[in-house]
Amino acid sequence: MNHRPAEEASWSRRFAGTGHRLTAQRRVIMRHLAGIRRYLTARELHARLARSHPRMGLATVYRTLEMLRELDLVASTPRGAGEAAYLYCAGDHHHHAVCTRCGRVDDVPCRSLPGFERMLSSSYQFRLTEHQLEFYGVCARCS
Amino acid sequence: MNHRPAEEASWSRRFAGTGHRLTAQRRVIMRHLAGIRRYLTARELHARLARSHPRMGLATVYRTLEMLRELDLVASTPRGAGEAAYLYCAGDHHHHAVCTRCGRVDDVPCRSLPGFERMLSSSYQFRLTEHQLEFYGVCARCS
DNA sequence: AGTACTATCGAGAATGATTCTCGATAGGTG
DNA sequence: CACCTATCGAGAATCATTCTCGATAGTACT
Ligand SMILES: [Zn+2]
Ligand SMILES: [Zn+2]
Ligand SMILES: [Zn+2]
Ligand SMILES: [Zn+2]
Repeated sequence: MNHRPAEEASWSRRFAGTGHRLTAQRRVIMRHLAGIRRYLTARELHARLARSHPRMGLATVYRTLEMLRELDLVASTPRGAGEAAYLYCAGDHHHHAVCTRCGRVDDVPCRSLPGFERMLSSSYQFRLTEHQLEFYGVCARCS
Repeated sequence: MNHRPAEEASWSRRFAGTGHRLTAQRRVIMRHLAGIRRYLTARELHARLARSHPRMGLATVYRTLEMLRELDLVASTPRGAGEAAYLYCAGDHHHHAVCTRCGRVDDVPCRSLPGFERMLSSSYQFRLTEHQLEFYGVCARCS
């Protein structure tokens, strides 16, 4: 669980601006997420924190994850049968390459989208505002 | 609800091959989906069919949508707070441009992905097997 | 068409994830 | 330290989805 102070300064500053309190629970959750490169469900995260923080409530984990998602500090994706998984995802716009064997996630810069954008604009008169892209495959370590 | 016989022949043939029975309920569900260019949740679909088929059970809608997803006849996407929405999506690999105003969905051919593929392969040693891409914006009619 | 064999259906119960409620707790400010 | 409230924890409530089971209806074969 590598804890990088510089990284932490970045997202902790984010809280100050929003008026939300940076409580002990929220700091613990953010640190754990920021230190792991994989999607975690609320339950998984709660279980991982159970040892070090036995009094952490599951509702708090849900509330915090939802808040972090609104602040664009984490991304969420549906996993299997209707369970959402969350990933620390701050910084500039980018996408994710998810290893289907080990679950590791690599950040991938967003390229080659202008081609789509032109096509959507010219062929469909579609004014693009957002896009969601995720890759699945096998990472270097699992090959 | 434009009903195209040629289109219907395509997916009805799909059932025969799988050993699944093409029942009245499944035909009604497929026809409705194939005739509408927007994502529908199981509940929405069930409500739309309530008038013409009052005895259609919600569980049947869920079961059928799940089956159609496995047969790659529909695509699903999570909508809002953990509710899945389904879209008729047969034919070759492509993506969707969803209008955030009216909900209309346009099919978009998959281009420009080779750039990502090369980058993933060379920079990350990531062996790409799948990808999920969806566009959001405003369609021609809504502009 | 009639019969047998099952897959499928409908209705409601059960499950599981997420959200809500509310009294207790603890940031933050002065 | 005292006050004000946002937040917390625990459990109830909600909501989507799946499961159970007796009834129904495709399908194959007379
Ligand atoms: Zn891997
Ligand atoms: Zn992008
Ligand atoms: Zn539109
Ligand atoms: Zn594609």
